[in-house]
This record gives sequence, structure tokens and C-alpha cells, in this order.
Amino acid sequence: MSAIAIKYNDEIVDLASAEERGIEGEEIELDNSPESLDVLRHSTAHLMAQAIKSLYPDAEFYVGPTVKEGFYYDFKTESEIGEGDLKKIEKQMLSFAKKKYKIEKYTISMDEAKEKFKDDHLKLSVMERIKDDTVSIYKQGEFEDLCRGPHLPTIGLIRYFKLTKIAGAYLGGDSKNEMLTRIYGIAFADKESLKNHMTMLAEAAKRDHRKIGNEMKLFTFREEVGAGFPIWLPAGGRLRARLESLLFKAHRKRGYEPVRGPEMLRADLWKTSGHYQNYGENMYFTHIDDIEFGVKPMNCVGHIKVYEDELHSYRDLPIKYFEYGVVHRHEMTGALHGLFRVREFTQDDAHIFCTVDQIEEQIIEVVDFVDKIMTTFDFKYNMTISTKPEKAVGDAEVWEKSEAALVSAMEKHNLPYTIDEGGGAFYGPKIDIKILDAIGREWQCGTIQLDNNLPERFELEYNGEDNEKIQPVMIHRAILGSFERFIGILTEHYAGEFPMFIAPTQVAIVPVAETHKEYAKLLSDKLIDINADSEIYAKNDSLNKRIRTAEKTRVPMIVVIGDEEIENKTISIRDRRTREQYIISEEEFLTLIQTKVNEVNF
RNA sequence: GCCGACAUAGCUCAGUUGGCUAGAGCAGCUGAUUUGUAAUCAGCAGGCCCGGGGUUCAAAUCCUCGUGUCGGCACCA
Repeated sequence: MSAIAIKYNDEIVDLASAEERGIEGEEIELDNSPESLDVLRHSTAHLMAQAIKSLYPDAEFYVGPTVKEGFYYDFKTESEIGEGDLKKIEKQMLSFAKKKYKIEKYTISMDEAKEKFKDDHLKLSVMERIKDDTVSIYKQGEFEDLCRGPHLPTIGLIRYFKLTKIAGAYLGGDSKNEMLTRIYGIAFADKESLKNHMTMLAEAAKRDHRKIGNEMKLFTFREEVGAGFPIWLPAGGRLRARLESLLFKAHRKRGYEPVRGPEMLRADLWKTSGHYQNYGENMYFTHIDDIEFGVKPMNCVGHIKVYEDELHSYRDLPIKYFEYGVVHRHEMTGALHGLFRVREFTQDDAHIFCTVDQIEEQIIEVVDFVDKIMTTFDFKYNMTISTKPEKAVGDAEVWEKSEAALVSAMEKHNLPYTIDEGGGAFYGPKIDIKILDAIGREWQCGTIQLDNNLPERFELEYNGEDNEKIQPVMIHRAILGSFERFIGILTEHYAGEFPMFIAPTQVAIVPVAETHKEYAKLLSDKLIDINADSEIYAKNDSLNKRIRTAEKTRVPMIVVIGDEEIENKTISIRDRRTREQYIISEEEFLTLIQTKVNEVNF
């Protein structure tokens, strides 16, 4: 196989450019290495543009880069293009590829380029952003495109690709601009890899929490209830209750006090907090008599009112309040997505009021808490520290100390983290926790934010050693983020195969015949005593059918009860995943379940 | 919010170029069967075809305005 590009000082240079510049380097062949795929996909994007141009001659093109999941090209045409047209474009691409046009490169001056693309206002706007005097053009057959490269030597090398999605995208990613059509695609060096990729996508679709949530009857949405308002069904309710109760204990152990603020608070309070001015667009407001109220989008104000309920001494700090806080936010319709983005959700929210000197130890504790939870669920995660932005309020020294405390907490725990310079909120630096699920997708969940702004606005204080009034630091933190999103992620992470300690139902009991029903009920009661939920499958169906039904609910353990079991006080267990069966004594069984249900402590 | 697609029974889906009483499987109900590890048999019931307006002799089907869902964009736990 011959080279498609070379690597020159870590830069990938295509053959045409290498010749132009007279450089040599390590040869890159057409395979599935990241470098090779990048070139291949970039050229596939151009091939797609070529096909689009031939099918829709009025099409104008913006940019067509490669991205993590393949490539896309943004363009505009008067014709309406829908999902059904992707096949047509693919076909056209293949027919061009068969012609094996060479991809030729030449360089022209910016002025020449502007003349060449004078009918394409999108290309012109691309050129607006290029500062160089010359630009390169890549040409394949009749089709020419302004591009920096690198590209394959010929489009004949493109064979294994697929157009995956069609969607709208704002020009330049700015919602103030016009909307273009974007087509996404993927390409590989060989057929097998493309096939594997498509299989992988299908696997990911099978894990979709919306699909599994429906199948397992965890939650539902209804048009008449309203977009973005989830309804928790019994099975989801049980799962969620287990998670809540585990987490409740974990908070108590760490000295958090459960509190609860009201759902709506007077609008004036939101003016004091600044939410009215800065977040009002996302809030829901109503009136009671003549007074305006705002439904809480966050729980901090409620917790501040708890703090204000009594005077505090420096000896009391840190003070930690937590609440499974229901919040409402006006998310835009297009943003709603299953349990991942909803308009009403419950945060595992807590606020820590502490002294500046206590920040570091508090952060360490929270980070440790996060670690416990994430490891329990087999999540890999990484953290990002966001530092002081340009527009910031508060004392410079406190900012410095706060940031240092965050970094130091990471370092001391030897945790990997990245820094987002200037990415913090205007009121304080923060740590975002991003988790990686079983199939490598990244999710933003928890967050730890330092806040000097709200204590200032509400004039919070505690008495110091010399009885002086000192303003405490407030730490906002959520670990799961929200029960909704976290359970959605868990569902996809486990593909619905929840571990015993969180599963909606721990055990399915299948009595062989009607005479065994009574015994099944006794066993079920014993399970409740050890905090395990079970369901008895005693319907008038064949044994096989009932086992099948139980299997389909994804319950971790199925036990079959018949004469033999009752006589010998044994349990016949069927493991869902391995489909293996084994028999143990009832006592062993109950111990086993109890261990599995209680093995987790955050 | 924007671009595009979609909406038929509790669920998953058929429904021809507009044309008789809108179908199937699963789930549900009734009955028979009482079962030893992934679907026993028979019968019954279930629909304002997302909602409002319109075109037409005739609309699940065409147009239009809503609502909801999906894929992205933009925005975010």
C-alpha cells in the first residue's frame, strides 16, 4: 500500500503539500489510525460536497471538518433535503469515487479566491476569517473547494463510508446567524471497520434510556402533562428511592443536615440573589394576590434562609445543609431530551458554609465523596477546575485562596484534572465532574462551586474569635447532579442491567404451580425484611412463559419454587446474565441477597 | 428558540394513487390447562387515526395553525 500523507514534525501533510514544500517524513498509509482516518474523512467530506453540488447546483458551502464521530459539511441550498436524500447523495458519491479523480492542490491569492467563489457567500464568509494573503484550493474533477487540507491523493481511495445524520446548524455556531443544512458522515479504511462502527451505533441505541425506561416501566412522559415533565412509574420509583436512601445515609455520615426550602419564593428574594436579573429568563413566575413569586430554579436561597435562622459562631463551621431539591427551569423545547434534559428535576443539592481556611478540607471531603459514588457505579470520571473569568466579583485574595484550595485538593488526592482558564462563574471558581459511561461517552453531572457572591448579597455572617462579624464562604455542590439525569446515565451505563443494590426489583419468584404460591409469598415477606423487593410471577401461564416474562424485566435474580424447594428448604436460582442455575439453601440465599443489597456504602 | 423528520390500540408497528365497517403481534380480560427453567390453547374487549381549522361528493391519507416526539444546532444538571 502506498502513502496517503506524511507526518512532518507532528504535522500531517498531504502528498501534494509535501511536494510543494519539498519535505519528507514518516509515511502515513490508508488504515484506521487516527491520522489516516482524519485525512480520509476530510476528503470524504469534500466528496460529499462534490456530490451535493452536482445534485443541487445552487448549493453553497461553508465548512466541512472532521469531528470525533466522523465528519460533516455545512451548506445551503434552496431545495429541501431530508433524511431520504442521504441515500441519493451516497450513491452519487460512490459514482464519483469510481471515477478516481485525482485530488489536486494549487495555491492562489486571496483576491483570486474571492473572485473564484464570488457566487458563494458562504465561502466568502469563510475567507473573511482567514488572514493569509494566499489560500489553497483542492480540486477533484470539476469540483473545487477552498481548503487547508490535508487530503488523500485521489478520491478513488474512498469506499467505506456512510452518511449518518442530517440536521440544521447555525452559521459559525452562532444562533444569531442563518441556519445551514449539515450532513454528518463517517468513513473508514476498510469495510469491516465501517460495519463494526454501525453495529456499535446500534448497540448504543439499544441502551437508550428512553427505550429501556419505557420497557422497564421506569418513567414516562405525556403530551397532556407537558414537555420536560417526567412521570416516575413504580419501578423507577423503587430504583430512585434506593438511590435516595443510600445517598441520605452518606450525607448524614458526613455531617450534612437535611433541610427543605419552599418550591416558590417571593420575587424580591430572587432580586436580592441576582437570579431575577441574571437567570430570570429560565425561571417561572406567578402571583399570589398581588405579590410576585418565582418558582425556584436552584436551592441556594432556601438554604441561605436556613442559615439565617440563627446566629452562627466560627465554632459551628462548617455547616452543611442538603436537600433533594426539586427545581424548575425553562429549558428551550429543542433542548429537551428524555431524562437528560427536563424542565423539572431533583438535585442532590448541598451547601456548605465555611471559613476561607476551611475551603480546602471541605473540597477534599466532597471530592472524596464523589470518588466513592463514581467508583461504586464503575464510572471513570475526570474533573475540570474553572478559574476566575474576566468579569468577576469579590475580593481578589479570596479568589486566589479559593483557586489554590481547589488545585491543592486535587493534587493531594492525586486526582487527574484539567484547568479551564477563566471558565469559572462570576462569583467563584468551580470544579465540574464529567463521568465516562460503559461505552465511553462523557456526561457532565456534578459540580462544586465556590461562592462569595451570595453571602455578600444576603449579608451572611458568623461571629469570629474576637466576636467580629465575618462573611462565610458558601460552597454549592451536587454530586449526581440530578436524579433524573443520573438515573438516565445509569440506565445506559448498565443497559438496564442494574446491580442488585439499586435494581427496581431484586428477585423474581416463580412458583411452579398454584400450590407453591403461598410459600412464594412467605419468601417475598422475608425478602422485604432484608430490604429487598421481589415480585411473584404466579399468573396463569406456563412456567416457561413466566420465566421468560421475568427475564425480560431484567431482574437480577430469578428463583423458582416447587415441591423440591419447599421440602428441602432450598432455593433454585437462575442467574439472568449467565442463564446458569444453581441450588442453595434458603438461609444462604437470604444472606446472599442481604449482602448484595447492602454491600454498597458511599 | 432554529433547521429537518415524525405522531394510528397500554406497547411495537401495518394501512396502496384520498374511497366501503382502520388491521396485526405483544400486553389486558374470560375460560380450559397446573405446568420444573425464554412464548399452552381458545374466545373477548380495546381507536375522536395527537388537537383545532380548512380543501373535497369523500380525509388516518392533502393544506394550515397548535401540541408532543426524534436528529442536530444554539443553550445547560
